[in-house]
Amino acid sequence: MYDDLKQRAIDLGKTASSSDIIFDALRDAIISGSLKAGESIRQEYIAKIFNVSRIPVREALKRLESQGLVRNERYKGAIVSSPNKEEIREIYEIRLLLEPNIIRYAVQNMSKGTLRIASECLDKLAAEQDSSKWGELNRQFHEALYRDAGRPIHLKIVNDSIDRIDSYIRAQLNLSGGMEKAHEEHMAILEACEAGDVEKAYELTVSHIKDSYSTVMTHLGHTGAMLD
Amino acid sequence: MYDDLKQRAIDLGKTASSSDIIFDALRDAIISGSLKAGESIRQEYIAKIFNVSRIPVREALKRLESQGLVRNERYKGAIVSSPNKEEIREIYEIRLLLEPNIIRYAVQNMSKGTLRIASECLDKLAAEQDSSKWGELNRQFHEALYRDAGRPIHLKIVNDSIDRIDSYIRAQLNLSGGMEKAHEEHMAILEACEAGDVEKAYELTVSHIKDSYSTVMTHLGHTGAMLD
DNA sequence: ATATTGCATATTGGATCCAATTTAAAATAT
DNA sequence: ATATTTTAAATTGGATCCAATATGCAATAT
Repeated sequence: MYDDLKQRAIDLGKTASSSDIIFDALRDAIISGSLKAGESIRQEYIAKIFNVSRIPVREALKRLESQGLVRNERYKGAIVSSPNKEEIREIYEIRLLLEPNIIRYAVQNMSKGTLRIASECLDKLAAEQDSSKWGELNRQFHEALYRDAGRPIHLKIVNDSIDRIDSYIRAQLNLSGGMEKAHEEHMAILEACEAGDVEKAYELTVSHIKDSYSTVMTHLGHTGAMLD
Repeated sequence: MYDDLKQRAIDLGKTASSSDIIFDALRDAIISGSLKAGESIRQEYIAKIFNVSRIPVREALKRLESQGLVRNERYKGAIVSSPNKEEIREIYEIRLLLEPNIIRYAVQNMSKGTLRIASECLDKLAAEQDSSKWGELNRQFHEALYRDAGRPIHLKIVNDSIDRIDSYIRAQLNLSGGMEKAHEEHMAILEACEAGDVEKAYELTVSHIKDSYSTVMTHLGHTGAMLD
């Protein structure tokens, strides 16, 4: 009895700490690009915004550092860090190793509900023009597709990896035809999932990631080698 | 000029913060097993040991959490966390995806110096019987082999992954013949590296990881499926 | 004028203190 | 005796204050 009250109590108990709230907010600010690479993050400034002391801000900055989103230098503070070309390549290499395998596991266990959620994401994506909202929907789409894989650790690595290159991905989407191309690839992947075609979903995911990489690198004026 | 003074100055500037020192110490304590899974870490207790306040301890705990080594629950504190069987499997899956590729890149760029360092590690390993020192040397060996791959992000993921299962690996080594078998595999991998045989090093690394997984799982009383 | 030194300000790292919450034991009721 | 409520101690989260370091500007020397 009192089940719903207990649930509310649990939810209340899980209210995030200041440090968690600030971590999320700073993370969003960085990946959305409102905090740009190289910019320094003043603890006092962030603390004033959230009406808190610098303590939870510092804890958030430490966590952001271990996620690779900022660089903390002692007595100098935190600087928003952005991967260079080698790091971007490495992140794409990692995505290329993990994500196709994730989708393979996912397709084998994909529920009707998941397919519906992914399909709804795709509908919204078709209508969306703003690249930053598009980016968020894009994440939701991939998370839906990957959910049934039952590989939370893989997912955390992939999500953290995407965080680090998100601003580049958004820039790439704004290129002519960027969103259209991604959208077509998404539809093809979803179709393969609906058909239960594991290997096709795998191959399409490989191509999707490789395409994203080459577009991002071209945008950065790089004309060198693609991913294996 | 002033070269040695400059080096000293750089070293001085890099003195670790209390938070960093405590992070390293707690991490070592966890992966060495002196802090056991499920044990709770009292901030005040750690702070007293290091003669500092609880502030740097808390920052260290936050970082340990984002590395998956502890679980922080609000107002309850930090608990040393250990992966369950599904998580162990997932971690091995990730290692199986990343490490063979790392060694592939590494062999293509491996220097004489690196081969010598790896060989020295192996010599020490041959003489070592204590599983916890063995574990540390084992790490050094793999880090040497992977160094020339030029894939620092891959390496961080792999090292963090190994941290999380380190206690299981050590337990596995203590099984009858555990160290001997691993040692033979290590020698074979090093030989392939010295011969510049990329694909052989790749395959041996795959087998090495699969063997480690099956031994660990057998030790946990699991008789189910091996890795793909 | 330029380079170097000294000083004031800004900023971060850490210590101490207080508030919020949990936990376990004591008190009370059934 | 058992279950519930009350209460006190332990513990964590956060605010405020102080110390350590960096940074920028003025003063000085060459």
